[in-house]
Amino acid sequence: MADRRGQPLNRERIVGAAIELADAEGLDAVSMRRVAARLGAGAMSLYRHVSDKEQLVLEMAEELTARHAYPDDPGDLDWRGRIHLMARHDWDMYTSHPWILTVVANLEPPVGPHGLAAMEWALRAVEPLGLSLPASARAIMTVTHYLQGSARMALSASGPSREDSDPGAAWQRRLGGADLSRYPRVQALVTSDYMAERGGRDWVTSGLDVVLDGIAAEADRSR
Amino acid sequence: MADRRGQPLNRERIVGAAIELADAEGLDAVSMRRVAARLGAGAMSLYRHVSDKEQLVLEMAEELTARHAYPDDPGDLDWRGRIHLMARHDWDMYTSHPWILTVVANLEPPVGPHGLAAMEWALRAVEPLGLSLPASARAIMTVTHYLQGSARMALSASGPSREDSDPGAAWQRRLGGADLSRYPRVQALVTSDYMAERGGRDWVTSGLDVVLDGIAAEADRSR
DNA sequence: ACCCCCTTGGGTACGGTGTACGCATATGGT
DNA sequence: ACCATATGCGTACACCGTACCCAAGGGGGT
Repeated sequence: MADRRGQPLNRERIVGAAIELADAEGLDAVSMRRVAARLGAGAMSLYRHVSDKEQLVLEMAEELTARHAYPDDPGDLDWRGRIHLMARHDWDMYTSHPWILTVVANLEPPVGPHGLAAMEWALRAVEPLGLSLPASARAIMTVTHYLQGSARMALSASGPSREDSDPGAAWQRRLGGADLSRYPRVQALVTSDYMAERGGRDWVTSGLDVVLDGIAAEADRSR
Repeated sequence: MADRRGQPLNRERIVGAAIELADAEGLDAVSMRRVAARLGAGAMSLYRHVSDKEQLVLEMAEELTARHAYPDDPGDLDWRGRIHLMARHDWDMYTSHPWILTVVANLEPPVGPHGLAAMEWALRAVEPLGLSLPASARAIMTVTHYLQGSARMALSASGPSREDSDPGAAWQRRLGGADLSRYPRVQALVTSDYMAERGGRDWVTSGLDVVLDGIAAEADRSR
């Protein structure tokens, strides 16, 4: 087995290496061989500690939600403040590890022990609203989906710009050569400052408040 | 080239075959070879009409949004009615072609000529609210993300049940052997009827109205 | 001391993937 | 008749997940 860089293989080291790889080169770069290589090990050795590649990805998500767990004691924040706190934590996770958005999109619903803990934390946060448990869960998932969608938009906005050749080329490829003038509202939109600010935190935060206003109204109604 | 089943190869036939394949066996089953085989052609022949696999997937999404386009004349519906109409169209698309959810999750923002047309339609629908164009766009994306997230939850709820051996095995694998009793609210949630009705149309529709109430309040405020 | 088993590491190989390259054939224009 | 162009596709390469089998070492029992 020779020297084998560093400690012996174990689950945590494997998951950590996979996360580093995904952070550096994206989720597609995470292959068993490349993760193993990063540990100075052979590809098949990983299977002693992880049953599947799918399971490895699951553990990556778990580890990330653990690292970005919400504080045990949120202090004297009201429900809205706590949801904003949650949003800030999630947003930080999405922007520092964008690949997690791809993972959760194909997972859904949230999972793993730490995923459960996060759900419990959120249910606790909205408890003062007096909503039923199913309604509370729906409200939280609505917020989560809003955040994930916004993060995807914000990140894909800055994403194609990494391509050197022509930043507008990928755009045109996606548009399929459509005639923008046939859609005046969309045209006005892309020429407005919407594109610039749609990824900003203020823009996302105020949009979150729109969603929360709807939830607050639902709570008032049911009370 | 021999007989070559049916007409000569062209983009529409390729995209159509790819959609059929994805409907029948999921997005992962869509490979250049299998799509070509379905047309009685060789794998490399597809590249005469499609530049990439990525482009093929883009065209699949485009074709689907074209098939599920919103009606040109929505009649005398008010803005809320029109958004509900949009929601019904989208929901039908998600449930009849679940793979599209995976595609749009990695695309974002919506694209292609028909994607633009859909956006224009929605911007027109919310125009009576008097919101600014960026605010309107944000509202529409919020609704879209709510619907996509709900569809993902609804479909993944019925998804793992297809596995024969043990329907709860995949669940346990995802939970990672967590102790549910440590999370009383989550535990109460999964034992409630939330799991049963969370995929139902009424549940999703009333959740949509919660979001729309928030948007309506925003419009009232800015007026 | 010896043997045996069991855990961990990993090399080889199989069937799959996207696609670069080059050749064969059919078609249309002159 | 001849050539240009468009279309179909066979081969090959690099990479993927992973089934299978063997090598090396660490305890425990005798």
